Amino acid sequence: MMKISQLAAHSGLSAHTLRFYEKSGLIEASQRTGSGYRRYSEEDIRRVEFVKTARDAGFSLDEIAQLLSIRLDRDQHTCEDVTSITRHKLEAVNEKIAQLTEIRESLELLLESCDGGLDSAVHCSIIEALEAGAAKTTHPNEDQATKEATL
Amino acid sequence: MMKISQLAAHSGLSAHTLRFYEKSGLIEASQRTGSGYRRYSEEDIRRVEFVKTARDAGFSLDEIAQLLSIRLDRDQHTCEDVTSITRHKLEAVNEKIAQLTEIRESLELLLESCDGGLDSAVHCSIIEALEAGAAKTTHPNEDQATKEATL
DNA sequence: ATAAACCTTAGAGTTATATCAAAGGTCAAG
DNA sequence: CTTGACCTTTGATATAACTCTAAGGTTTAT
Ligand SMILES: [Zn+2]
Ligand SMILES: [Zn+2]
Ligand SMILES: [Zn+2]
Ligand SMILES: [Zn+2]
Repeated sequence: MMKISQLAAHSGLSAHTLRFYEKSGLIEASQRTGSGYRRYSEEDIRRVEFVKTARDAGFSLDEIAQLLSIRLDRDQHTCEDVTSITRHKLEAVNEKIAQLTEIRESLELLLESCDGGLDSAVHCSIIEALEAGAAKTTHPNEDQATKEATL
Repeated sequence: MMKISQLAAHSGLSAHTLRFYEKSGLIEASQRTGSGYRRYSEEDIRRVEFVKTARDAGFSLDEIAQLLSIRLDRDQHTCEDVTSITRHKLEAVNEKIAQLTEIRESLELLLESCDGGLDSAVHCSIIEALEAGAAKTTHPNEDQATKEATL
């Protein structure tokens, strides 16, 4: 039976976070000492580890709650239930990556246009591009650049 | 001289958001009518467009504030000031993408292990992997899998 | 003149995931 | 017994970028 700070050290989650997860309904300490200290059983610890692993895998606390309810009652759920959560998460992650990749393109494009030198920014092409509303466009003349590169 | 709702329609930012940006110090309406309505000048509008473009390019409001102060006082700043902000942003975006890519790997790995069928989740390999603390590892035996694939 | 549409402000609420503070009770070592 | 480490709870704070509400004043069109 671990105390909260032992479980914190063991699990890599802070005692604060463990209490927060408890308040969120994800975990619990199945026993308390007479004075109210949390005591975590082996099963409690396994559950905390499950939560930690799922969090590291990228699931939100909400999604972890769903996974936990499946875990607690496996024969009332199907593998489809599990993959559904996982697939939706994967889709969301892919969408986020796609957005960030567009942003990366914008930023690279801006950086390509400015030498970053120590002269005054009076004619800085990045500032100018942002004024021209041109940051979101795809690489200008990427075809032409390719042509030029192959010349 | 535009009113706020006209500028909202023109800029693609809501009137709420325009007021919020004003409170945040990013923009302003250089005039008000006698009754207090905001009136945006051409210069005000250009500034709003700058903010919108920078936001679309992925800059945070804090970063936009920095860019705006450079824009307002260009000859006191260098291109290096501008690229510094942009490079740091790009680094942060790349880091975020890397994190999400790891998460994507985890999720794909989990999905590869489970058929997602309609049978009971009693032996679901995703749940088992999360219990085994195995979600963060790289593809198991990716080398071996490659070997097998080439067999 | 009246109704619809538009504007104002201050301030609260949202989302997700913690993280900390205050005020106090408990436990182990010396 | 005292000191210091550890534990408890409730509730506040933080982040980013909005989003909305309440309560009321203004403009415009018919
Ligand atoms: Zn490029
Ligand atoms: Zn420049
Ligand atoms: Zn894979
Ligand atoms: Zn399964």
